[in-house]
Parts: sequence; structure tokens; C-alpha cells
Amino acid sequence: LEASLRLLRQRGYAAVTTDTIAAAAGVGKQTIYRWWAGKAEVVLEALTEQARAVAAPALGSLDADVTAFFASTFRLLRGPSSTRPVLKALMAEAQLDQAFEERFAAFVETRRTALRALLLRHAPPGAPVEAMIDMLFGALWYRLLLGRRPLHAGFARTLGALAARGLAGSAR
Amino acid sequence: LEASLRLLRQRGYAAVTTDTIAAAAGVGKQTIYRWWAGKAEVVLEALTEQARAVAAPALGSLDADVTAFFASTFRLLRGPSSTRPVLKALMAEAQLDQAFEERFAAFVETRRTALRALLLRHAPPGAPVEAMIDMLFGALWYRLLLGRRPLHAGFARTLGALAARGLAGSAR
Amino acid sequence: LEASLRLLRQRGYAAVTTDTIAAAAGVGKQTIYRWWAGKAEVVLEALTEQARAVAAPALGSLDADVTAFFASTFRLLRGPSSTRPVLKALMAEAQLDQAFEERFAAFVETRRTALRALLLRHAPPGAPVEAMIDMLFGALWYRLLLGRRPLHAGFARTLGALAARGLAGSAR
Amino acid sequence: LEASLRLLRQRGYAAVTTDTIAAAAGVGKQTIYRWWAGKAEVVLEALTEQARAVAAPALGSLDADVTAFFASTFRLLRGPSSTRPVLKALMAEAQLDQAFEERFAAFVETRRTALRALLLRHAPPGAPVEAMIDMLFGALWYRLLLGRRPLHAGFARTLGALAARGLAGSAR
DNA sequence: GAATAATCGAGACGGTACGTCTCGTCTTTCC
DNA sequence: GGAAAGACGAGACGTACCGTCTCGATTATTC
Repeated sequence: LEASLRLLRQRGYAAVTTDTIAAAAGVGKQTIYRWWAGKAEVVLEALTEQARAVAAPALGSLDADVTAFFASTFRLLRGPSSTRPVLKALMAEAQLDQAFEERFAAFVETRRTALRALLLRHAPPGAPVEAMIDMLFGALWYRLLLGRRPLHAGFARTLGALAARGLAGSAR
Repeated sequence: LEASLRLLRQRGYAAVTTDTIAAAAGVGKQTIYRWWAGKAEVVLEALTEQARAVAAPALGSLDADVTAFFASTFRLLRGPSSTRPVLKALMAEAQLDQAFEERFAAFVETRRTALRALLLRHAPPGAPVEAMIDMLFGALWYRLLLGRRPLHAGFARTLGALAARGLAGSAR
Repeated sequence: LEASLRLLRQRGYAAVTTDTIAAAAGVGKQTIYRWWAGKAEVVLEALTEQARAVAAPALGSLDADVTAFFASTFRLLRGPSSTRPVLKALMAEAQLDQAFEERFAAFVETRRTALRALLLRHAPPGAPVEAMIDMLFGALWYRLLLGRRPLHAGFARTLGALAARGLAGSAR
Repeated sequence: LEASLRLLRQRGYAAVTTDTIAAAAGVGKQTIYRWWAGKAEVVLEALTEQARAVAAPALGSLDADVTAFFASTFRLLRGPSSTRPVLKALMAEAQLDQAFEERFAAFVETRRTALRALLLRHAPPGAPVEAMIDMLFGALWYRLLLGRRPLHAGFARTLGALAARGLAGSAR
């Protein structure tokens, strides 16, 4: 059923309706509502499946690890699967639908957890890790949502450098 | 007409439709479409009016200035005028409507400009100011959009500290 | 299983769906479809059981016999078992479902046969008995389906009188 | 808009849905619901328009007038405009929908009024005119709804004869 | 008493009509 | 002649019910 990712790729999120998904999957509309609360949840689940593919980065310096983490994330977003506009649309949906916001936040949290683990390997105790995560993911989402500014490898490197400098030796 | 901020405060963004605004303002729907492209633009304009109030921060260290900048921004968002849910809804609209995204980006850019000016007063030449702006505003939006995590003065202080450390002496 | 008459009485025909009957009878839906073609057939069978109770009228004049026939029929329809709305609903179903129409017509025919036997006892040869049956049962159904007009004993008497006058001495 | 009679003729009542009518009329679905409560009301109105065509019968004997009245009615029902199945379907709808029943009864009442006027011209005072109307229209509907039995001119003649005999000289 | 078959309850499924909602445009009516 | 009022075409939404279709579990039948 999640093969309705096809629709996302071909026609974009806006053209995806519950009817469309049902028709494309050869399925009754009710069947979709039986399992999900709406199209947003379907797409989110489809995306979650896909997101499992992002590899946890190897071990190096904090700078290098953060750089690698975001570089691979950026690569996925620029990829051929139209992930970026879909993520934008899901974030939009999360703003408009209270119930969906919680599920979406949980999805985002999984990524956050991965980054937190990475930072904690390097950061000194007491460093403002949570705030740094907010800033790093914040920068990602900020560019993702509003950006004309591209998400390229150079930006990943800058994030890595700033993260390293921000956390180094700070016994806050 | 912008007195349709009343609707936002009282009933939330979801209850605001072009029909609703028109009815509340005692105005024909067509009249609204004559002057704006849709409800999002009306709300954006109403908000812009309101946003002018945010004071430019005083002069101190980079740390202190950034802290003050975000502290006052946070104060506005926590304020009684329901600014936060409205900003969320506008960001959502920006994701769904290509045309509106540009106008909304321009609105955001005005805030960005203010922060940039502030940072440039303190940052050494060659410092990654743009990336730092992305991170600072990113953190703001990230918490604003998804956050269970609150936007309080403590977070502003942390942002100030991290900004100072990130930009200090970096001749990147 | 026909104890789904309970549903008819309590909630009306509209609330009776195949699912409802199945649930109320503590039975799988498929089991119902194994034995009947749909809810209408179930109800019809339940009703047939109940209709056997209507007594064949005694012997008197044509007038008296017809009066008695309809008086007892009317009594059943006004009875506590909600027969009237159910008959209405079945007639409706018969209009919408070709297959069911035939079964329902057969059910109606049993009543028609009873009345025909009664009329033939009194009518002179060549009298338009069939047309008179159409008119008598027609009047019944007409009031049953559309009637604000009630089905009371007085109407039965009028029908008896008109039947007698219509058939008497007519060698048409 | 009532040119959705076309749909009735071409595809039958069952195939007529609110969507279908809207599409065929080049009209939004909402527009239909703005003016009618559902497809039944639309069809009823369309039919009412058409029914105005049935001429009031000329003046003769009671027998002749009643015969003429039903002969012309039967002719319409056998006509090319599929009136018969539509009437059946509307009667069905009236049984299932309380609100529609009232409107449909009003429609039927207009025909009843015409027949009443006709009978009153001939019947002696005190004759059971209402009951006779029930029987005559009853016979019509009975055959219409259930009948294998056809609605032809001969039946109209029989109805005329029985009506005359039933009402003649009866000072009930 | 175990193995096999038939029947059942439960309920998911593909379909499809329903009536509601909101959008942005078009039309009428009044000041 | 411009604005309020609101009807309009369009089309997605989520719900309801239909009749079909698997599933195990439970009987009933046979060896």
C-alpha cells in the first residue's frame, strides 16, 4: 500500500488525495481510513519506512561526525524521491492538525535521538547539547522550509564546525 | 479590515476562512480578493503591522545582544495576542502555496536582516554569520513549530552564549 | 434469528442493516447471506410468519364478509408490532429491487387469494372480481403508503358497502 | 436544470445520483443541495412539471369521465418518458424518507383533487366520494407498484363502471 | 477417541453514493 | 459605479452500507 509513494513522486503531495491513493492502490477508501487517520498519516508512514535507510555516521571527531550526519541527510533530501516537498507538506499538515502534529513530532524525534547520541559521544558533561540540537536541526528545517538557500555539503561542513566550537570545553 | 485579528485570537486560524473574515468585517468576499490573494496574505499583513513593535536590541556584547534579541522575540510569542499559532499557520500556508511562500519569506527576511546587522557589529570578518543566523532562527522556528519545548528566557541566554562562542575568533 | 423483528420494532426499518441484524442476532454477516438474499427477504419471512395469524372471515353477506376481512386486517396493522412501517419499507424495497419485487408480490398474492375466494362466494358470474380486488386492496395500500387518512373500522365498513354495490347484479 | 429528466429516461432512476445530475447539468453538487433536499426532490419537481400536461377530462356521464380520466393517466404512464419506473422509485423514497413523504403526498394530492372535482360533479350528496377516490387511485397504484397486471384502456373502463355503480343513488 | 468436514462468528475488504465543506469566481441588488 | 451579499462550479472530505472474501474456532460426522 505504501507504494503510493509513487503518487508523491509523480504528481506531488497536493495531487495526493485519499481517493487517489485508494484508486492507485486498488483499494477501497474506507480501508485507508480503517488504518490511518488521513492521507498525512499514510504519507508519514511511507516516509518513515524510507527514512530508515539513512545510515548512522561513523566515528571521528565531533566536527566530522556532525558534518557526515547532515551531509547524508542533505543527500537524501536532494535525492530523486521528492522527499523535500513532501516533508514540507507534512510539516504544514502538522501545523494545521493538532492530532497529526503529535505523530509528526514523534517522527522528527527519531532523527533527533540519532543526533543526540552522536553529540553525547563527544560533548563534555554539562554542555548545552539540547540547545545545540535545536540549532542544528533548526538550521536544517529553516533552510528546508523557507530556503532559497540550498542544502549542500558545504553547509553541512559549516554546521559541523560550529557545532564543534559551540560544544567544545563548555562547562555550562 | 485587519480587525480580523480578532478572529484569530478568538477562534484560531483554522476557523478563519475568507468567508469568515468577510462576514466579521461586514464586507463582501470579493472585496477581500480585490486587495489580497487569500486569507494568508491578509493575516500576514495584519501580523507585519504588529511585528514592527519588536524593539531593536541595545548595545552590549554579542552574547548579551543576541540574548536580548531573542528574549524580546520570545516575549512577543508568548504574549496574549496568539502570535504563535498564527505564525505556525502562516508557515504551513507557505509550504502549501508557492506564491505565498515568497511573500512570507520576505517577511521573515526582515527579521533576519535585523539579526544580521546585530551579528555583524561583533563578528570578526569571515565568520560564518549566515550559517549562524540559520542556526539561531532555525532553533527558534524548530521550537515554535514542533516544540513541546518552551520558548523562555533561559533558552535565549543559551542561544546568546552559543552564538558568541561560535563566532568568536573564527576566521573561517 | 427472525428475532430481528425486535430491531424493526425498536429502531425502525431504516436502522436495520445487514450488519445490524447480524450483530443483534449474534451471528456472522455471511450466515445471513447464506440463507437470504438481503435484509428485505429476512424481514419478509419474519412478517409472513406473523401474517398467518389473520383469520379467514366468517360467512355472511358479501358486505359483511368484506367488512370483516378488512376490519381484521386493519386491526393487525394498527397493532403494537409496528407492522405498518415495516410493510411500507418492504413495498419500498420491492420498488427498488427487481428480484425482491417478485417475492413480495407472491406474499401479497396470498392475501389476494383469500379475498378472491371470499368475493367469489357471493359475486354473480361475470362480475369484475379482479378489478374489485384491485380496488379494495388498492385502497388499503393507498392509505397505508401515503395516508394521513387512518385505517379504522369505519373505512372497512365503507369498503364492504362499495364492494357489495359494485358487484351486485353486474353481469358485465 | 430539470433537464436531468434526460438521465432518468436514458439510465433509469437507480443510475441517477446527485453527482450524476450535477455533472449532467454542468453544475456544482452544492448547488443542487442548496435548492433541493436530495435527488428525490429534484426528480419529483421535474415530474410535477411534466404532469401538468395531463388534461382535465371533458364532461359526460360519471362513468365516461372516470374512464377518460384514467385512460389518459394510463397513457402517460405507458408513454416513452419512463414515467412508471420513476413513480415507483419516488413512492419507494417516500416510504424511506419521512420528510420526502410529505412532499410526495402533496404531489399525489393534486391528482386526487382533480379526481374529486370530477366525482363531485356527478355524485349525489352524501356519497362516499373519498372512499371511492381511495379505491380508484388505490387500484391505479396497486397495479403500478406490484402489477404484472397491465394498465390499459379496458381497465380504465372497468374502473369507470364500478365507480358509477358505487356512487349511484347511494345516500349513505 | 482421533481425524475430517462443515458451519459458524467475526470482521476486513473493494466499491460507491452520500451530504458537507471550503475555495476563488461570478452575478445580482442596493445605496 | 462600487460594494454587500451570496449563488455558483469545482472537487476533496470522511461516513455509511452493500455484498464478497478470508480467517480461525467450534461443532458434527466419520472411521
